[in-house]
Amino acid sequence: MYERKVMPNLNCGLDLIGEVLYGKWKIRLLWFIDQGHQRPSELQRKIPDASRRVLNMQLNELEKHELITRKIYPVVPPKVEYSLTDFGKTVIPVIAALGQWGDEHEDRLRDVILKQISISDLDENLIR
Amino acid sequence: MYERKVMPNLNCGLDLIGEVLYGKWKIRLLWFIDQGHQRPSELQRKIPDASRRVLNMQLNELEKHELITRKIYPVVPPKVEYSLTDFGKTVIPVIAALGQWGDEHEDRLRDVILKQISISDLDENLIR
DNA sequence: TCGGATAGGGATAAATTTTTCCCCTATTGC
DNA sequence: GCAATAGGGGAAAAATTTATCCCTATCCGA
Repeated sequence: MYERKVMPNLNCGLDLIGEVLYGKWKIRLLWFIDQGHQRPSELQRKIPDASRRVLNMQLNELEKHELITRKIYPVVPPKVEYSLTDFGKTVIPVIAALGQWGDEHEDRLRDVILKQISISDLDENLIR
Repeated sequence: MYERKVMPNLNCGLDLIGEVLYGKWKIRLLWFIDQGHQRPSELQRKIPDASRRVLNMQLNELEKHELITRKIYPVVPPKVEYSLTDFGKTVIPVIAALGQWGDEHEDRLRDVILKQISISDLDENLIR
């Protein structure tokens, strides 16, 4: 595993929530688990752009941070189900607020994001 | 400048807000600007752990994404002031929600984060 | 006149995160 | 035996983000 070389800041609430939610797919994982998509394979189908590997790694971290728990059923083929802990559930409204802001400003956001990408970088692989 | 090699997802609100808020210091920059710390040097003092360079880069991106504006005063030594746009102001409540959750669960968060760091990585430079 | 404050950018290095590739477990069905 | 299913992890490569270092310019104060 990769070893951190610098200690993170843990001063304020923003630092702290950053440590547990910062990760490309973590918020979506929590969201989908809350929506009832609890099995790894289901989550992978829901988030097809993430590699299987990262999803596992980020699920592990979420579990270590006590936002989710993993339940393993001793059956074959193996079955695993993730659930939010009570602690994890408390963060869902915050995620909902993020998503809602994004939805409310969807058009404008898409616009400024695409504009910024195409200005700085004219790679034809990206545009279209 | 670095050129993106993969196109970001812009499907849902969470993707969109992620594109503009994802960046180690962006949220704090918005927060402090909202608090009235508008000059670059002030922001750098407020966020001493970030290098000057990244702060500038992230401020540029926030500006391109129309969350902040930059006003340059033609004086010497140079004076610059950032302000939130009306659009930028709409995201402050969301950031407040993040910070509030972090504050409410401060002790527990610090605990699980430190636990996770010291388990995976026993580098003496980090512990203490 | 040198040092510091103010603002910011280029080049390059280092750190960190995510992806890719490949391998392993065990059972069921063909 | 072989493929498919379901869940995971190691190693190395690629992508991305942050940090370091150095330079530009002006004016003020010691």
